[in-house]
Amino acid sequence: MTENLQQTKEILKQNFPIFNNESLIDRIANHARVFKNEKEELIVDLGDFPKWIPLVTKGALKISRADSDGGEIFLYYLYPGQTCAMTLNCCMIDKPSEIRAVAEAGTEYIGLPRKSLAEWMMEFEEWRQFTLESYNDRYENLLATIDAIAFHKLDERLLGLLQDKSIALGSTKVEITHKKLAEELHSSREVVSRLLKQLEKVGKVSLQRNQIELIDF
DNA sequence: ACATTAATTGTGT
DNA sequence: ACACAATTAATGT
Repeated sequence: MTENLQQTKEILKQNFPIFNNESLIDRIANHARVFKNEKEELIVDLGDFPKWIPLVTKGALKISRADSDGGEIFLYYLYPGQTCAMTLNCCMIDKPSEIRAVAEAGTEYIGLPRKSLAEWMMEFEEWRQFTLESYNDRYENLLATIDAIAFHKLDERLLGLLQDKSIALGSTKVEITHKKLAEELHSSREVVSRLLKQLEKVGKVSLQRNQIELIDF
């Protein structure tokens, strides 16, 4: 048990250097629960009241949202050292989740109990800083997305999405169809196929059936 | 091994 | 966006 606790602290220090405060790390480690996901797993669904705030330590969480026609729209990935701003928000003001979080295979995260957050917020400058930075990251990301949509930079969005997926899967080879990519970007399959062709021409990707390989990035 | 079908990708309009 | 062709994978016989 004690060695588990030590281990948790080590993982925390490695992935969240911002928590540079022994008593905060102690408190987190003492209340945390470590989650490991062997395969793809649903962590939070729409409408859930999340009990745990995830601090990602390995792999990636895929955050998405339902759109008006029941489709699913990808929002962003969370990588080690990050947490879910949306879930934080839900927990603070006690409302159901508007997003869905799915863990990629092999993802690990430390779950923090919902009720501790308000306390820590008051008590630890480091924690306050961390949550505010999380919100800020998301906000910047949102602005960048709006920019890309407003200026019709679909090619950039496509490449960005592929790079995201590549990082999340820890491989330069992404197994996905053009159709699925088009759905995530809310575009049509033909447009995505043609853009991919262009990206292949300029040597950014290599195309196989059901698989896209990212080159030199 | 071969034929049949289904799914994915490519192209022209 | 739509229609259709071409290619490749999956399945049955």
